[in-house]
Amino acid sequence: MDRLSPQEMRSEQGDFLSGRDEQSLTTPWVGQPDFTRRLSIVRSLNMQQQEESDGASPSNLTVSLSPTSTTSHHYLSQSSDGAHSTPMSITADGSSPQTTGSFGEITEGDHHTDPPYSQLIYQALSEAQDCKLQLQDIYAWFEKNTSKGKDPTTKGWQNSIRHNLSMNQGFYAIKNETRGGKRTMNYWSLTPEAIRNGKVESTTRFRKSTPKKIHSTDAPSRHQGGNQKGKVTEKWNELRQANQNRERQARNAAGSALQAAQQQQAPTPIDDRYPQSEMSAYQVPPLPETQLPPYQVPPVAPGSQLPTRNTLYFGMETVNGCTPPPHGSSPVFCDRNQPSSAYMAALQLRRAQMGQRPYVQSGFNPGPNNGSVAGAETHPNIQNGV
DNA sequence: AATCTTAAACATC
DNA sequence: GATGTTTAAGATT
Ligand SMILES: [Mg+2]
Repeated sequence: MDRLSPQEMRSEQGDFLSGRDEQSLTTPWVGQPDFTRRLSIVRSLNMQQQEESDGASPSNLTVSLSPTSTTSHHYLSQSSDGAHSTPMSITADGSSPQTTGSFGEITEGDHHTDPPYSQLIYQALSEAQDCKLQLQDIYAWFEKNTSKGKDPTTKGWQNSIRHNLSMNQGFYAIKNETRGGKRTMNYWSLTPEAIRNGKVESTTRFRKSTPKKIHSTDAPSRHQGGNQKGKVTEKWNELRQANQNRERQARNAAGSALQAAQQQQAPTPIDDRYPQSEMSAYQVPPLPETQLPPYQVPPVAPGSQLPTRNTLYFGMETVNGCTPPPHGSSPVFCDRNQPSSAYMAALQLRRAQMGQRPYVQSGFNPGPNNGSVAGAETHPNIQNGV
């Protein structure tokens, strides 16, 4: 039958390396809004080896931020100034047309003045220790800090939270292995990209711009809720399954160019009369990485203790080198704008050597990604910092 | 046209 | 039943 479960449909690596933002690659430091912040963070870097085996940290480095207010828990208002905005403030820039102007005050009794779910979840996770929360914690945060979570009559907002956690590329679940029959609850955290960018992207950005219509006469109408035993549902699933197989064939063929070149097996073309998967922004996968990393981030010497509050992963995945610290001064970090695939390879290798499971995002979109960024290695773009 | 919300199917535990 | 993934429709701008 060759059925693929949704789990099996997922890509192995996810999109924790994306090829966008190529322009800033040429100027990795200049113009980065968080440039000064990152420098100050590096200065007060308080690194420690992460010993947990639960894969809590995609990077093994943590850094303590300067203390922030401990009490008020409204979502942060945005200052268009930006020069000295709070590091964790939501940068609701033009990327979200639906959140216009300034938010931050909740008018009594209502309404929809809240930022989108994705941004609220981002803030909740940002404020949490180690940038990770369990689902119930996120629920509680919404109940306390948002108007969306104030409605006790429905649980639709919880559904929306789960939806955003699953579908947004900026969030990923730290999967726990079920030990001893008992299941421990998963944590949700921010991807390195979300942390480095200081925001999450749109949850639905990989959707097809135009939903595929059904032109066929024998094709059923929209799959409605309710009875699942009817022939409409059966037919719909049949057609969807067929197209999912087509998509998978296309993806596998594109994923391994060598295989595709050898076995000239023409994949069944996708029939756009029938439903396709919603998230299918598939791109041509980059070439497999062959070069060795020019620099290797050395393992951080253990010793320092974990900060108490507001710990946050520093975006060290963009750091590809470090000089030995000279006496009396800070070490020199070599940074690039994008995390290199070489770094990611080294990271995964180190995690494997330490018995940690690889950092993997759940969800199959947006298609195959070998964890490499085209062009990232051609120009090392190494700059010295601090 | 893109973003966001909401409902719901469906799977797994 | 809670959690997680995914599709889909409707609303907003
Ligand atoms: Mg996710």
